[in-house]
Amino acid sequence: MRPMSLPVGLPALADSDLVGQIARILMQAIVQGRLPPGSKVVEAGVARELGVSRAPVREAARLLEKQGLLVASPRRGFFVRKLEIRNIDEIYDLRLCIERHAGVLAARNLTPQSREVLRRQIDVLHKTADLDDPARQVEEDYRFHRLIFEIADNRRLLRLFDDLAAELRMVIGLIGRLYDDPHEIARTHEPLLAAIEAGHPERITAHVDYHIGHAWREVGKLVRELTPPGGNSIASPSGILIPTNGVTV
Amino acid sequence: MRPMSLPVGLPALADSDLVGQIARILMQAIVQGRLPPGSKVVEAGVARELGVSRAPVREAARLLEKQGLLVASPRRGFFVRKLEIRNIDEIYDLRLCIERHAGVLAARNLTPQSREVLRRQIDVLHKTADLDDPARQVEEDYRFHRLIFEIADNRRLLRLFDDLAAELRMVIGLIGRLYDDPHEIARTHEPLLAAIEAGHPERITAHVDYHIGHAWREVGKLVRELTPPGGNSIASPSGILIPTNGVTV
DNA sequence: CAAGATTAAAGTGTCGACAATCGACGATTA
DNA sequence: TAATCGTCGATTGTCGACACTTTAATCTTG
Repeated sequence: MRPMSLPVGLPALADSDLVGQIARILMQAIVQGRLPPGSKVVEAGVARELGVSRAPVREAARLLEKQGLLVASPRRGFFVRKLEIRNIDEIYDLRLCIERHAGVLAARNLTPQSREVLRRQIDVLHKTADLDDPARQVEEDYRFHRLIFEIADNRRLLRLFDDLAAELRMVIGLIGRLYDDPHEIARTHEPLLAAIEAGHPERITAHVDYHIGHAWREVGKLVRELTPPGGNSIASPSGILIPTNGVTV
Repeated sequence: MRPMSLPVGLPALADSDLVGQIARILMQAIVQGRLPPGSKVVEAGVARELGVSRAPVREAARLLEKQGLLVASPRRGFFVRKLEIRNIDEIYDLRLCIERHAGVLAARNLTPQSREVLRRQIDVLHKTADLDDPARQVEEDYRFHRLIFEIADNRRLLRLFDDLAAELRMVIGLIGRLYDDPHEIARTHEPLLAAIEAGHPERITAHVDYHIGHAWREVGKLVRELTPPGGNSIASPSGILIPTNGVTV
């Protein structure tokens, strides 16, 4: 028998993907608030609770670290990232930056097909708005924006968006409620799509600025409400390696 | 009197950072071409050769994966990332995107002090140009751009730049020669700084576009020269795996 | 002789264990 | 009393081992 060529509609091999499962479980626990920001994630504890060894737990933690949900402190362990206002601002600032870029690229690559896909996703947004399911609404919102990145056709950029989205999902999850009226959210996507269809870079960036900036302000407001004044975070190390054993600066 | 703990000139505790050391060693091997793109990195082999166990090697590999030098394929191991033209283009495209943004932010935050730091780094670039030390030249070049990101004062953005720089360093290392005249490189930084000092977003982005775009084209040209026509990649970098001909040298 | 089946080797995923290290608590001292 | 130093428990860093999967080599068989 042939090795059976690639199953294209990937059925999610999640059966034997232990670290993936653990990562998902941890992520759930974080966004559901069972692991509050700043709390320590003890490898052995998680391992015992899940009936596995520490190795996969460790790898899962590293995965979540890459996504920004955890921060690692050498010899101290993993901690759930605290959401400072500063982090929120930095994330949204970066998102603004890449979303502008993606918008312009998407406009350049836009085909009738991809245009139709975007339009349909806006319909989905409108439909979802009636469901009173905030999590679903947020998810569909991200899906729209992700489509723009897919059309932009830069995998590196798409990966970055996914990372940012994971962090923002944590933020949203912790806030616990939607940051705006769902119908309003759905509506604000339309001028953005229109700008992309028109293909004028300035209009695109302007609309992205408006759209993302709005979410930024709303989320910032809510986070500021929820954050106790003495909130302090654990610094992310950002230890990046430089080849020629040069100093990191 | 305050306790005054921290000794100011702290000498980097990195002594017992085993995974960091291993990561550096592997990175060296990669950029020096001893581990050619596409080759397999066998955990046990590296571990035996370095006299350590597989665990820290694994972690080091994950670190390098995060930086994009390795790609992981479940149950198959780590491979040195192949540099396709497409990857180069995507990386430079993203770099262009964030470097514009950082430039504008830096201009907004610019102080006489930070301005002076940038100016001094350009001097360093000129001095280094005489040394005939390509690696050093590249390093000082990155340092200049990194300074811009530091001044921009968005840690998330800075981290992203470091990641991209690590990938680009690999590219440069593999190309083996500098992509341009060192003096020319030093000179082209001056109008960029001038634009930042002037603080006009349009001028900044224009100069960034010119500056980065130049490097982009040069690197692209060299990579295209060096790449055999049948170059194929092993996996897309985001954890989603696309099995292809797993050439292991 | 080539294509498929079979077997052997190599290598990753996971495990449990041990030593080194960190943080907290309490004893000691000025 | 307050600060410093040691001690102890908890937790990470690292190790070697084993099972299962993948890859390579060998053997059938038409």
